[in-house]
Amino acid sequence: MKNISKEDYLSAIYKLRDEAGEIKPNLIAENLEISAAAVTDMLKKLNKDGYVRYQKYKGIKLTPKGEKYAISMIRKHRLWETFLFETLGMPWEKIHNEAEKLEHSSSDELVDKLEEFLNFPEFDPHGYPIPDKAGNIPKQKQVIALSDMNKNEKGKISRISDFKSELLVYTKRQGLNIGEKIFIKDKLEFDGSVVININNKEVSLSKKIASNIFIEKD
Amino acid sequence: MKNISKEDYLSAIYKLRDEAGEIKPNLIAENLEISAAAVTDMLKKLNKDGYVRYQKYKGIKLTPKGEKYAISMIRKHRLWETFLFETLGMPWEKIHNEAEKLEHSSSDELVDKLEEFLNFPEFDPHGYPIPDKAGNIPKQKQVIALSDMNKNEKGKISRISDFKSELLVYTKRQGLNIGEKIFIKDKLEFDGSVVININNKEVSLSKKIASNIFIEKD
DNA sequence: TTTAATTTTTAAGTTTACTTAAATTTATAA
DNA sequence: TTATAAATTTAAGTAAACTTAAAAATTAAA
Repeated sequence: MKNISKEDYLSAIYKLRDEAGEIKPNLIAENLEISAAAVTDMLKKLNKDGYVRYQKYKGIKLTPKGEKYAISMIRKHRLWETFLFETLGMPWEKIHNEAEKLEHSSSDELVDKLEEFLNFPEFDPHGYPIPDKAGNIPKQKQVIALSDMNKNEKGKISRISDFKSELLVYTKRQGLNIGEKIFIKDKLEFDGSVVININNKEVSLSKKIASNIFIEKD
Repeated sequence: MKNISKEDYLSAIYKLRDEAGEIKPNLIAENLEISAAAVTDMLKKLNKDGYVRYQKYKGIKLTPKGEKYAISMIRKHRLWETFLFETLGMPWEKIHNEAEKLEHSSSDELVDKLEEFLNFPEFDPHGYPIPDKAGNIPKQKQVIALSDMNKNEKGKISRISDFKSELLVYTKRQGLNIGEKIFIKDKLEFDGSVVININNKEVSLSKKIASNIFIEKD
């Protein structure tokens, strides 16, 4: 058994709405690596407990209570990531999984102290905004997936998806770091892959990879 | 359900042997606040998995594998306590429970980095020694429970049991801090309570409380 | 040393969060 | 529009870690 908690479901739902734009049982199941049936079960409970509004076959929506909960988990996650990376110097591709565990094991009081110690950071090491104590999320400049940009456009890397450590290892090896300036040299219609210039180097990225890198356009 | 893990059982067993001097199912149950029947169940499993040597009605003993595991959990616990107290400034009576959760959610790699960040502390805020990476435990000067000392003896406080936050709040309010010098002014035969001098103040402590305060004798 | 009290174990049952397989509903395509 | 495919839900069952109550073993006391 995987024993995934209420918190994980709520975070997953929040992130799906935020990043994929839609919330479906199958997507939740995929995200949490459990069966769709398990998701149905839990949705019923979350509905009963007032964390989501759920009508079978129809829709899934976080209630204010559920959203508050989700944001507080995301806050914990991103603060821990920041601590692990900035303070302890852990490798950037490992902090996501480690923070995933810590976020369930720390009180609000602890996390507030941690935030203070870190001097109230606004973004985590992968470029995600960190909600403050009240749940407000720092505004990020308009960002767009690298895969949605066109030839000759330019900008700088502001976020890289953190859910697959393999991706983070890869992007790091290619020199794709947060803050780095990029220029789109070419985009192949054939498979959607892009060729970019970064640090005077030319790097080619598949569409899938490019869709996980977010750019702040000039 | 409380869902206590293998780790908790092993730590509890280790500490019982270390502090109470004997390991009995009932003591484990009391420590973890679960039924004795649950303990029997788990002992069978720990035996099967090679963490303890267990013969029913007869005895419970950690195997080297179990001991190694327990020490690693204790190391995590005490390093987290040190971090929470020293680095984040959390109240001293709260860090035990918080560390209790964190210890299950951190990899060895993380804890090694944490230890380095904390500059390899040897004792935690309650005066317990912190095992190093290899499992070696810093030698503490000979300590004795305050309840076992006699009139006119003196020494300094080197450890206070951390399992009841109520006790920690109490001792702190009485000015009983690690490192403080004490002198036993009187000991009542009636109920075993002791009267001590600390910081030019006179404090009276019940036998039960005194048995949780450990002194390094002069 | 026999009885009584205590401790430990066994037995039976509960809860939670899953699983797979079958049934149902919704979406897509001929 | 109807058939087929895909997504979702229901049903039935499992595993882990508990619970209480009863039974068995050990320890303490008369």
